This record gives sequence, structure tokens and C-alpha cells, in this order.
Amino acid sequence: MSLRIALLGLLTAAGPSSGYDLAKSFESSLNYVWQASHSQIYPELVKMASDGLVTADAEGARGRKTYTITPEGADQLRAWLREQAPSLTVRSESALQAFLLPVLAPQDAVAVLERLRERYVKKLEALEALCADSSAGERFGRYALDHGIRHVRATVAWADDTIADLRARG
Amino acid sequence: MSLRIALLGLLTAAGPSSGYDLAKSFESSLNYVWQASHSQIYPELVKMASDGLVTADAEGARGRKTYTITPEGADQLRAWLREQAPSLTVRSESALQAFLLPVLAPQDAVAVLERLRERYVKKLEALEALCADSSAGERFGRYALDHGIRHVRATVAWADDTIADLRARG
DNA sequence: AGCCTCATGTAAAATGTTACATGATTGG
DNA sequence: CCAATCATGTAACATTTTACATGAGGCT
Repeated sequence: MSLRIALLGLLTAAGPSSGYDLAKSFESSLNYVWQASHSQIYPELVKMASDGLVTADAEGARGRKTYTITPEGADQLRAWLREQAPSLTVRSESALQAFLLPVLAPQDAVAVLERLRERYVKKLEALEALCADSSAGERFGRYALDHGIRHVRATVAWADDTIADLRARG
Repeated sequence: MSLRIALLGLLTAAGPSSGYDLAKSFESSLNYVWQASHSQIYPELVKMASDGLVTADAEGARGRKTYTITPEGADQLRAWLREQAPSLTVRSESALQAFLLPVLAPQDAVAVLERLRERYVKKLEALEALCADSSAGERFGRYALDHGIRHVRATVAWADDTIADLRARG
């Protein structure tokens, strides 16, 4: 369901798009919260078309198919948002590493954390650049971007404090 | 791989455990960052035993099997932690909702967010209670719990600010 | 001509979820 | 004795990832 919803959302935000476009949108805008590759997206769009949630254009150059959200698709998206209480759980490999850190000797744990922290700082810079780019009017994706930035900042702060704690222990 | 690593970590943290115990550990301690149910855990433990990462006791009461991590298992866990740069992406249904919020009329979006905020506040209270419970010495899970608390706090703050923003727009 | 990006798809494998199925032990 | 919890497993299904496969169009 989530994939379908995400695609409907992207089609609303960006207007008519091809599967290829949508795959790129996933990479750029949605990547921090959800992932999907073209091999998942193409078949899903076909199913969504047969369910009447989107319509496909005749093919353009290079076999390009442009999908447009239908009123039923828009209804279904809004209904899902209003009615579906989302799961609060998260799947995060880096947080899993964080959990397991104490199995390492403190100095090894510090090394792992410093590497992780560095990568998060880069991610934060990338997100902040995106935020600066987006003109003030662009509401779409803005809330999620803000959400992402706060999370990454929280992670960097956590890494700092955890590194300090590990160092204090030796 | 992540499931296997998580199980090795839990076996290190909690000592010899049954699949049932491990499933409960997932629910209580690891739930915020990773999920797995008994139907995934039992077969995985069998595979891990055949790969020499854990050993199984003879059965106890009610068919209970206690698994113990082997030195090879511990090595593999530490090697993974030291060498594997984890993916920084996250899969979060609630963050996906956050992203899609602008498709709703502002007052509907506010209602959705308020409901979400309430659930996160409850989650925060539960995590903070856990944190207070855990005696100061207990390092295991502490870093991850701290990580989780910071993330949930960041989410609540984000919800507050986003609600305010949506209200300001009408 | 050759390389890169665009563009679509399918297949196989791995992973994760939900449902079904069974039975022992403990506590009230 | 009954209900809850302990305890294990399998099967079916859904989802996700990785790999394979193909070809058009643009640029140098």
C-alpha cells in the first residue's frame, strides 16, 4: 500500500510523470523516508492503471509513458491520509548499529560512530542545501524535508554525546 | 543480514536465549529501529546454527531451545559493525505521511498531524519510562534508547511547528 | 562511431508479514 | 478447570532488492 500511496503523492506533487521520472523522484525527494526502484515502480503503475487510479498516455519518445493521477486516485490518496493511522515503527540500519555498539571495545565503537557521524553531517549539508534552494512558496516536500533535517540533526547530536560518553569510559 | 546481526547482538546482550525470548526482545528493546516476528526468527536461528554462529541446547520445558552465540558468531558481529557502513536511509510510514500532507486541505492536515502527534507523545512517555527504569549501569540498549528518544522528541517538535505553520495559512 | 542518459520491462532471490496449527505449563 | 502465557513451527502471501535484458536518442 505504501508504494502505491507514495506514487499517488508524487503524481500529485509533480504532475504527470513517467515511471522513470517517479523513480528519480524517489531518489531525490522521498529517499530519506521511503525507497523504491524502477523494477518495483513499473509493475505497480500498471496495476494502478488497471485499478483506475492513474491513466497512461500513448507512448512518447523512447517508449516513454506518462501517467496522470485520476480523480479516484486523488480520492484514495486523501482517504488514506485522513483515515490510516501509520505505523510508528521505523527501520533504520544505522540505528540498529547504534543499538549494537556496546559489543565493541569502546575505542572501536568510537571509530565506528565517528565514521557514521561524518556521513550524517554530509547528509545534513545536502538536505540543508535543498532547503535553501526550495523557494519559500514550495510547500510540497517542505514539511518532510524539515522532518528529515531535524532527524539528521538529532542523530548528529546523539553521535556527539555518545562519542563523549564512550571516551569518558575509556 | 540485518536480522542475523540483530539476533547475534541480542544474544550477546542478553546471554543465551530462546527464539521466544528473542522475539520478545525485538518487541521491547529493538522495536523502534528494527522489527522481526517469531516466524522469521525461528527459521533464521536454525540457519545460523547450521552456519556455526550459534549453538542450540537440548530442549527444556515446553520444547524450549536455548541458543548461545559461538565465538565465530561474536567475531562476525564485531566484523560487521566495524566494517559495514550502514545505509543512512530509513523506512518510516509516518514520515511518508508527513511528506504527503500537503495534498490535504490545511484543516484536514492539521487533524491528521494532531492525531499523529498524540501517538508520538505516548511513545515518548513509554521510552522515557524505560530510560528511567534501566539502572545507570546498563549500557546495552542505552545508546539506542537515547537515540530513539531524541528522534521521537524531534518528531513531536516538528509536528508542533508544522501544525502552527498550517494554522497560520488557514 | 561510441558513450551516456533515457526508458522500459522481467526474473529470481531475499526479506518480511499474516495466518494457520499445535501443544505444554502456570496461576487463579 | 479454564485462561493466559510460554513455546515452536509452517505456509501463503506481499514486498523489496538485485540482476538480467533491451533499445532509443543525444552529444561529441
